[in-house]
Amino acid sequence: MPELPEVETVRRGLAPHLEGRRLARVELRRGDLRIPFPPDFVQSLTGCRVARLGRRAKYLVAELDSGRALIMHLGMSGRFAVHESAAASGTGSGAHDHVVLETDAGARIVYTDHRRFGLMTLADDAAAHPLLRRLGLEPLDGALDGMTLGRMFAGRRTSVKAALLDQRLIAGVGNIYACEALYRARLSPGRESGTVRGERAARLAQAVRDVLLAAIEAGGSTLRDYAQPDGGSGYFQHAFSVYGREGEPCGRRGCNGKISRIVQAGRSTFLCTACQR
DNA sequence: ACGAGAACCTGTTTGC
DNA sequence: TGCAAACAGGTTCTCG
Repeated sequence: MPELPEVETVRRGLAPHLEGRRLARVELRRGDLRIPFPPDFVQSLTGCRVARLGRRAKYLVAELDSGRALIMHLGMSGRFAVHESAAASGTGSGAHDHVVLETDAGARIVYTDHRRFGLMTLADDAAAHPLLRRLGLEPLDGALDGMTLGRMFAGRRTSVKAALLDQRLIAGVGNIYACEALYRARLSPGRESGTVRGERAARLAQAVRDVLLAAIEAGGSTLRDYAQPDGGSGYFQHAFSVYGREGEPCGRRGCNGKISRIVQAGRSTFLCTACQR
């Protein structure tokens, strides 16, 4: 669920409660996320000060004063909730609460993930960790332009939708924003990615950046599980052009098409077949 | 080498 | 009404 804009929104919500704070208490309520927690998880984390909360693609990375880093991924259904007063939140813990972090300022940060596709682990060098090492270009750091995208996609036979979802190329785009970016760029999701170069590549690079920035601006998209750490909703879902809008008319000026849904690589793709080529 | 599909897990919605 | 199937924002492994 959480794609780059949602993870960035979570990062912004958590940062004021974590950066500069010490983790006074760390509780593992259950140990079965996608990959096992390291055996020293609680011990290594307890007492550490969080120097900075960063993000790499869809991963959150908390840099610790111990020199290590806490790597977190929300999977499909992971979410954080912040309770400003640890005492006030009391016992009300749910069946899918996995981790509780209490800071020296008294904030209680609870990680909940009912599908358990998320993960948390520790690394001595986050960038070199196997989970992050092979990630591709960070789409909003200024390096994503048409030339770069064209070079990455060159020679690939797979669909441009699949290429956008390939985290080794551009990191952070998921199913929703891939659909939305392709619509904005007027490119058919099924088009062979190797044919996206020149003007088409420029449009797609721009569309990816635009849609991610707009979504961050809106606090992400709230569909099912996702919520901001303060419990609020994102509202970019109201700005979707195609995602989840099967059967509705295409909103592009001068286009009389209708939004359809197809399945690519087992995932839903929404598009207007009339104006996406 | 590369791409499609299944698997991982639970909850909710849809359809018969 | 009830039950089963389909579907959900991600990643990784297997198989062809």
